[in-house]
Amino acid sequence: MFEVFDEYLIRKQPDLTESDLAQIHAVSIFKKLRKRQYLLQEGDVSHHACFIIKGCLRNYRLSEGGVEHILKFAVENWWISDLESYNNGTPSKNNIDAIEDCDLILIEKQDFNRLTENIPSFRRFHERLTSKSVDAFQNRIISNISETAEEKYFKFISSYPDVFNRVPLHMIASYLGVTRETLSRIRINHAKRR
Amino acid sequence: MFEVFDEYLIRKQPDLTESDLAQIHAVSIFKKLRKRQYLLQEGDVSHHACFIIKGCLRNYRLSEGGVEHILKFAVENWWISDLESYNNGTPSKNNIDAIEDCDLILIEKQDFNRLTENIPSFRRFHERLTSKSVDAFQNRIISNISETAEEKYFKFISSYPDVFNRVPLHMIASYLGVTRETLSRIRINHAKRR
DNA sequence: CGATTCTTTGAAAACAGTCAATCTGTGTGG
DNA sequence: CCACACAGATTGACTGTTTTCAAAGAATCG
Repeated sequence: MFEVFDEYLIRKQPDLTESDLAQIHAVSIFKKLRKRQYLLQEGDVSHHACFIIKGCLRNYRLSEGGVEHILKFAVENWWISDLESYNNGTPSKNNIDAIEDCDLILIEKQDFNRLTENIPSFRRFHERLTSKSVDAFQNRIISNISETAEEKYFKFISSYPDVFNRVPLHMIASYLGVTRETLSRIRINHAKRR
Repeated sequence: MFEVFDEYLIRKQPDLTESDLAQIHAVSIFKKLRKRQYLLQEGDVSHHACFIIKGCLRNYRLSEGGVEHILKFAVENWWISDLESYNNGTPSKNNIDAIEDCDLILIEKQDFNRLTENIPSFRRFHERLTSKSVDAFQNRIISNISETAEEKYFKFISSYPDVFNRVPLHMIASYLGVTRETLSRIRINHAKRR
């Protein structure tokens, strides 16, 4: 049950001991999610950190017109949650749902905080995770404001080939901030030009 | 010298004691920056956290063509640094320079880390700061991929009136990801329509 | 005043969005 | 196994927005 999770934790933070892992296991909750099921819906408060053993999910927001705007994809060995709701205890503005059938590990916020307090290596792990996530956000913002749609698309597929191969194109369009028609034409024009 | 900083710290984290403040003062370095001077240049490694007592700065990246893309503005009572370089010790891809004459407080990374280790309230303060910053990044990404240029502009001036009033328009255009000509026309069309 | 920075303007071209239709592949129920 | 529904991808015609380039007006500062 814990193979993938343990392998991930040890790879990211090699100084975690067996006893540390046991503490982490003790508060881990398994959860399965079928394709299209929600992990979190707009208005809910996020009470859990969520690690992905298997599957693929997305975090997206609905605009007034009901259009989906995807903030984030996540696959195996990633975490997904709505950070704003989780950190502040406020109702989420976003939805998280499964793009494929998923196996997940949930950890309650209180338990997670206790882990970071009691296990210094786990705290360092978490700090590094947070700072990587900030780096990724910053680079995405630069990309958003400085690149053409075509540049964003090819950067995306080379940065996240594992996501690209598993996710419908219209969702990638939504992530990049263009319509699916525009993305379709970008691909075709690019293929023609070479 | 420390009035603004202390007032800020106590407001954000009321349980900081006099002795905590004294520890923070002990590692604080004052620095003045004239308009247009750099705090950090592309290729430098960021070794300091930087709090702004007075003035206004920006963090921006140059694209191949030499176009500036502004990641962030910061004014009094904000922090500014290049997080990617500061966290990872890698050369920065960005520049930080002063838009106005500035009074700053710098804290060396090692000293800053010691403060978070030795002062639990300061650690909590820092964690909250980080999570607020993540929230802001997420909301900016949603805004980037889902709003029109006009919506982004009016949201910006209502969210950051203090920045809007002090910063040239072409920099706001750069922050929003449109050309200065487009932003100029957005303003004019909006004024006409009402 | 002269130099620099900032903002606006105009015209053309490139780009992206909308709407409606079609095409493709997948999977489910009869 | 077939028919059908459904999700996904593409296409065309059209409209609207944004960029580009070049130029000219304001505003600011030494």
